[in-house]
Amino acid sequence: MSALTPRELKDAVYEQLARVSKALASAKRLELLDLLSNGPRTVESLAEQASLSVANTSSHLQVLRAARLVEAEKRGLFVTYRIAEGVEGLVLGVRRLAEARLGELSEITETFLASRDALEVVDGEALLARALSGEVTVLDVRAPEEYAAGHLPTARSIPLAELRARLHELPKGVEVIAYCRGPYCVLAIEAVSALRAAGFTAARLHAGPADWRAAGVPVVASA
Amino acid sequence: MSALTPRELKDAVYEQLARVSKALASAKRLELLDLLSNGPRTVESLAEQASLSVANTSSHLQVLRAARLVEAEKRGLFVTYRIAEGVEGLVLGVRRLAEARLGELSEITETFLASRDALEVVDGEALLARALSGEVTVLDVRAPEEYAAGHLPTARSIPLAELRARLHELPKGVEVIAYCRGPYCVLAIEAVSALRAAGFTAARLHAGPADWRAAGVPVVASA
DNA sequence: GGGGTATTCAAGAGAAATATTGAATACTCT
DNA sequence: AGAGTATTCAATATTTCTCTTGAATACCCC
Repeated sequence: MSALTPRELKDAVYEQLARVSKALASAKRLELLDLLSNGPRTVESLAEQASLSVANTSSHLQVLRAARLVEAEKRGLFVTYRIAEGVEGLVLGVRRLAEARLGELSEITETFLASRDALEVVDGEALLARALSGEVTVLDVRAPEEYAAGHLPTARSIPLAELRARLHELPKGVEVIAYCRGPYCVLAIEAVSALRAAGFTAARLHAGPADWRAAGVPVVASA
Repeated sequence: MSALTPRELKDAVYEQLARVSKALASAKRLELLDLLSNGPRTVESLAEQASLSVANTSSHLQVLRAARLVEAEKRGLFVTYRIAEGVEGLVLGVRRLAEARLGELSEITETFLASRDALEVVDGEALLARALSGEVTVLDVRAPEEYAAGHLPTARSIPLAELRARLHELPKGVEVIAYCRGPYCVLAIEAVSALRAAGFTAARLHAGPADWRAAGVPVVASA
């Protein structure tokens, strides 16, 4: 607590700033944060979705927690983690910068998409208006808890696994826009394939919850 | 280029995103980026200001360049580095999140400031209007090149080292608001001390160029 | 072309991060 | 209280960063 020199101040300050950026400096942790922006989750479910061992997931979550990027709450036998306020926006910033400046990223996604059907990508601006007027059906194919944690206003929830069995719930002849967790989530891609195979006109909405909130789209919580 | 599984896609994508966040994951590199948001600089001048060896600075800059966060241009004998578009905003996001969520940060700066005179901190909103009306003098105490690379509209440039000798240039009886590179730069703090010792009413503007631009304040380039 | 200088490269030592395994903890439910 | 389970901790091997030192490269200027 004695007087700091300017150099010591800067070192100390930037060391603190680096706590945040170091916590983000891992592909796995970025993926975990993306999952968490779809709602709170337990360790085990995060581990499964991110293809990590539970112990490894737990230790990544400890790193995030030490940097205050996530919050943990133990309820009963389970610990649920949630993303801390403002973190979603920063992760989104990383994604946008990477998309803007790293050509490799679009190469990768294009390679992936090229091996599937080309998918029309819809932008969020116009979508809501069309959805409200009934011109399109907006379909959320994520897990029900994720839908409950926040979804687009007019969306209906049919998890991808149930889609084939529940196609009859969708109005025929109306275009379907499917979305899931964001641009790197493949659920909606598969949903579109299934829908087209069943004779629907279908397209995928690129954006996920982090994008909606950043864009100021009203996100509805709970069923 | 053969078909990727969804898992491989995600791994590849998040690995790319992590290129960006890994490049930010170092106290020294964050400091370099902050310096670069005050204008392009050569390796040697960055090394000096960040208290690093030239070779070490160079290799940090290579890391930043590999992630496309800075751009290098060789002109004559010198290589000048400049911050890439959109990067400033991301660094600012890291800073804001750290300030909001890491109590240690404000402890450190308060400890530092407590050992100096308490300084009134001015917020940028009201400042411009007051400056334009001549009610206050806005003083940029950074290096002349930094001033030239972008400064507040009504500011005049007097580098800190010359301040004592050039006090007579400032209108007497008018409050002075001094700024430098941002909240963790100490130049303005010392300028305020010197100004007060000379009988001026003086205060420090916390914000630096990254903040102005994020706030949409018009930043003037060149003299 | 040769001297001088800014920057980068290469090699190596030390420190830190990552993932794995197996054990320990903390809680619920009967 | 005891069985069962979700999570964390501890120890370890592997890899990846960081900084230093000394040499190599690229360019200007005379």
